[in-house]
Amino acid sequence: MERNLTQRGEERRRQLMDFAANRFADNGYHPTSVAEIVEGLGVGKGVFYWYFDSKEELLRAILAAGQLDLRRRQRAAITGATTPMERIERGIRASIEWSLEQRVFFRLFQFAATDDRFADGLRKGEQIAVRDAARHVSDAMEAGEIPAADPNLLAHSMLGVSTHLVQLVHRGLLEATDEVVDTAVGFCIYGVLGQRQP
Amino acid sequence: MERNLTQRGEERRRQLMDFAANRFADNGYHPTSVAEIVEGLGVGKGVFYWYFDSKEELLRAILAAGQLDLRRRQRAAITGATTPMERIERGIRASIEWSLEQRVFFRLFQFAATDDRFADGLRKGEQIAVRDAARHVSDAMEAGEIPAADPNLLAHSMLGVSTHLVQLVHRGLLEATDEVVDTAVGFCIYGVLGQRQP
DNA sequence: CCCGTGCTTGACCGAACGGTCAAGCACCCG
DNA sequence: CGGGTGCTTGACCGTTCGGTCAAGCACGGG
Repeated sequence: MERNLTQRGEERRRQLMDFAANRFADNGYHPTSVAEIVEGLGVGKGVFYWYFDSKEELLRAILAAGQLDLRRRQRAAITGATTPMERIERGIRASIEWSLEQRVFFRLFQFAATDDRFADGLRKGEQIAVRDAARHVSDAMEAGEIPAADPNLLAHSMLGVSTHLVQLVHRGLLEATDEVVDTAVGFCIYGVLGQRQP
Repeated sequence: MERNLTQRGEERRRQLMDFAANRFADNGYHPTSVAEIVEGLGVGKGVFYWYFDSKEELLRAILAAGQLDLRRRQRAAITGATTPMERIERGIRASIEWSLEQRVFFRLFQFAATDDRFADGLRKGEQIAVRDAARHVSDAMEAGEIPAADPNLLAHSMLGVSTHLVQLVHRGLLEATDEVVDTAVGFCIYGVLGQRQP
């Protein structure tokens, strides 16, 4: 779908993505129909297919936008940190905070990870972030700050903790307090530190 | 759906759940139709609705069966352990091993967690397991083995690590080696141990 | 003021969906 | 061997789905 969009067109495209993202997150991707989306915006069905080839492509575009935003936040959080461990901690904090704020994106990521049609697209972005974190873990190991282990595995472990706790918050089983974030960060830090004293 | 099933009936019901679980896990719940399920078994459509009220109820039954099996495994793993920390470690190991073996159930759990129609059903089982783990964490705190923190949060953190790593294995990004399991367990143990020396 | 490109309309399509049901078959018990 | 309960068939139903398209409107540049 290569289209020359005017400002008005860009706006419409954004509206569609925005509305659809919310419906997908709340009601599910499959149960939400294209008809429902265009009715929600009060436009004809043709509008949808002017901007997107298919419902599937729409979700892909939404996911890509979310990943871009998350990535930006992570980069911003890390700049300025001097030690590997500081970069790790800031990265975790940034991911958690973003996920807490961006409930819609977070839920869509969760769903997309369960569907092979979308999981591949997520993989790329996730792996970039994880490799980044793994590099900092690796740096910390070389600096002798933490014991040797598979950096990739540790990075994924940290991601697992963060993701799961954020999920609980969004499910309403946990309040998004500082304690939650601090516990998650602490768990991760001590998890990678292993038997070594901080 | 209260039916008096003969042995043959029970067998048929099991076949339906088995086949459907595999299709749901591989192709997704929504994209898999009832027609596809009955055709896969070579039976008429009425058979399906003899055993289940709806497609939704079928998935619920599958999820319940999975949870029951997981729960059994966890209980079996913990019996015999003497200290709280031992119970925690054995519980984690059992969960990971079961999840690695029961790929189909695991994927269905992952999907169900993203869909409000099924998430509530999962919650109950998950919370039982987590509360159990949290109790052991709490016991360890009272015994002075680990520093004080919210046991529930720590239990969920451990669950997050395990779940995420298992997911990677099932996605084919990781091999299910002992190293993976050991790293996960180690990460969790040191995560709850915190600043204290083991 | 007009023309072309961008945008919008909404009726329409075939396919597929979840679910129903009247009818018939299988099998066991008496 | 007859009858009743459990099981099976598959055509059928109304609905909704994702997607198409001919036609018309909006609006900025020339």
